Amino acid sequence: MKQQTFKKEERLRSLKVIEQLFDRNNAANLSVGVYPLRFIYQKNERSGKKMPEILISVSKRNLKKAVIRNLIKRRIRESYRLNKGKYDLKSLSYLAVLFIAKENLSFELIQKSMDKFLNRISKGNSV
RNA sequence: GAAAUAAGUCGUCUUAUCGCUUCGUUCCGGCGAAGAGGAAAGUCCGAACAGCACAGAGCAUCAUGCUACCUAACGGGUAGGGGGAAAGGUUAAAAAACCUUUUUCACAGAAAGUGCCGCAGAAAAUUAUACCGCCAUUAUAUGAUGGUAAGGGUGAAAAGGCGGGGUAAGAGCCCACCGGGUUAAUAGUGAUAUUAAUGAUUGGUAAACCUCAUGAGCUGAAAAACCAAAUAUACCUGCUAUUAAGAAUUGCUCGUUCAAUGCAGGAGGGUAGGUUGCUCAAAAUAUCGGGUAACCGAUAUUGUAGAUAAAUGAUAAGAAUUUCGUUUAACGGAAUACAGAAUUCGGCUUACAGACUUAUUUCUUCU
RNA sequence: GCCUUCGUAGCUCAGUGGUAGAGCACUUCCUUGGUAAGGAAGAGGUCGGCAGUCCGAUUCUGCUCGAAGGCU
Repeated sequence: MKQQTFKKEERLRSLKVIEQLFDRNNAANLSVGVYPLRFIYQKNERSGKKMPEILISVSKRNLKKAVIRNLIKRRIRESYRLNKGKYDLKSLSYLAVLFIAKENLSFELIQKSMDKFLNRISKGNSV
């Protein structure tokens, strides 16, 4: 329960890293789709930082209204904040979370998807 | 009491747990305070503010367009004038006229000039070129020549309308009334209205070009300033100390300025973080006063988001409103609109579940 | 945040005030033993939507919906 914070240090803000993360030719980028979310991440060793940096994106193409986009971004962030404390995320350095669905979805669905992904990552790390 | 229309106001609330942003405080563990809208939207107008330019002048371009007022300003608003439409009333045989109410109008100029007006029609615009018709003459029984725009027909629109005189038949050819034009007087700040005189009286279109009047320098906070880091007045090519050519002068021209630490191009390198701008402002609320109103003035109180890939959220419980079912006052289910600040204001436009207030009209019930 | 352009037949596009067109595709017929090509005929449009100007709007004006692109 100590790790339920989400401050500025955990947000991905560097343009260079973002460009690197969305480069399709880069072999270090791994991608997993768990509806309604898609995760793009890197497993590099990180030095000095305690937690991974995360980026959340909701496309304007799929969801026209700003109110709904904001709501979904907040729900994704909330689901990450509540679930990250359960698992060991030492291997994860950068993570981009994309919203794929074309309609508004409830918090429950997003949370399930996030939980599944984090579970898989932490297991991969232990093996 | 219900419905419709118009105008205006509001537009879910409370508690708990875990979080986010800013500010304050701190014994650095924390603690406290504040935290989306009426449209924050569209980006359609107008400003503030900032940078660049600025001796100045002209042209072009764009916008606005009845009058007065409000306003920092406006293409916004208020009031008035005029035109159109609808309803009712009065006069009247009818056409129509007048009055009242409601509603609506991007409402300067077509007598400065140019263009356009398909099809139909004789003719679509410098006193018109005659299809049918009417009249005259002539030959003859239907043609020819001439006159005629009153009637028919065509069309969205036919050279003011209507009645009388007049005439071979007709025509503002002449006259009365009406409409419109011009001039004058009176009323009004003005748009305009009323009255009088005057002359036969020139289709529509300017959301076609255009004319007139008024206004606008250009670019927008990703503007701009400072700090840190990095550094380059590196290098190459061209242009020039005189004329020419060139460059700048932010649409063009004149004019003005420029001589190397300059201008233009090439190739290449670095940074891409922070602070200010940034939220106290043409501020909001209340009361009183002025004004038909938009709005203005005085007094008091309040101190009201400031993020930067971008905070204002998630979960649980309860309440409120609407609706559906069971069934008659409780239970259960569902729903609670439009929509998210990005420098800040004033408007306009568009979206909006539901609730409330006021006014008008209609219907019903009671007195 | 700011700016620009485009919505016309199933698809790609013309048309810029006066009866909405072309190519490909589609349907029917001819041709062939059969198919393709070729020939003949035909169907298919609220000109994105709502208002206004005009006698008349795809065209002009305003609002609105959607799509694409640019500035950085």
